[in-house]
Amino acid sequence: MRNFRHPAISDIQLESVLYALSDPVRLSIVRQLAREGEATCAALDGGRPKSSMSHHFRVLRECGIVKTRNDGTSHMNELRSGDLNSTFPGLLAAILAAPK
Amino acid sequence: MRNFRHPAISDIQLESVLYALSDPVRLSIVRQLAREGEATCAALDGGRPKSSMSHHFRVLRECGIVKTRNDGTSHMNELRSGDLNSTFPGLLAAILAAPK
DNA sequence: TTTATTGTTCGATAATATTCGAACAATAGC
DNA sequence: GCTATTGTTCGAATATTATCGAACAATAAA
Repeated sequence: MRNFRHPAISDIQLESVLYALSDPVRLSIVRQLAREGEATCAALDGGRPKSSMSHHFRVLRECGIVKTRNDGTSHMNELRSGDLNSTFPGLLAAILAAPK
Repeated sequence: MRNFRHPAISDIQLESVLYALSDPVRLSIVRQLAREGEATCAALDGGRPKSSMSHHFRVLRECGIVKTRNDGTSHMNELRSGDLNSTFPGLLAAILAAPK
């Protein structure tokens, strides 16, 4: 429950990012993070089981969309907006601007 | 082999579009269409079986990315760039601009 | 009408993902 | 140390997708 795999900027793949964001649960996590800046896993589950959410956080992490850090017993998540924007300029903004 | 389902602009869903583009084969189809304007299915297969390609064209069609029309025995495909851009401004451009 | 060309549809198989309970791990606080 | 809290990992069931051969459909051309 400590060392997370975060890809380097150069390893972020467009296909993986698009795939991760094609899931409604993950997309809503990303939208909420964009609004709130950062949030714990608990603050981002919608009453869903922890194990399901943990899976979605892993997908978001391992494709380079989210960065997770330890904060006591909880995990704080934030978007890697800068990294994403430097790799795919305008992509995140376009997705976040899309009608919900 | 005649009537294709093309969603109306208002029915184009972000998640479906992202999912469709998260596949390498489909993404490369879209890139080629962006370069060449339009192309038949045959011009877009990379030596892959027709039935596989037909599946991918269907996914691209049914999520609103590609418009297919009959042209003799062949099918001509083109991007619905205008429709996509009016629904998700900047999204297609950002994806096409991404490093390959 | 026969034949060739271009794709679609069907059906089966294999590969991947999603979901979630249960067990486990890490930290905080008493 | 003991307990509560937060999330991860494991494992299994279910669902979804991708792949592709074979059969079919539509048009064109001989």
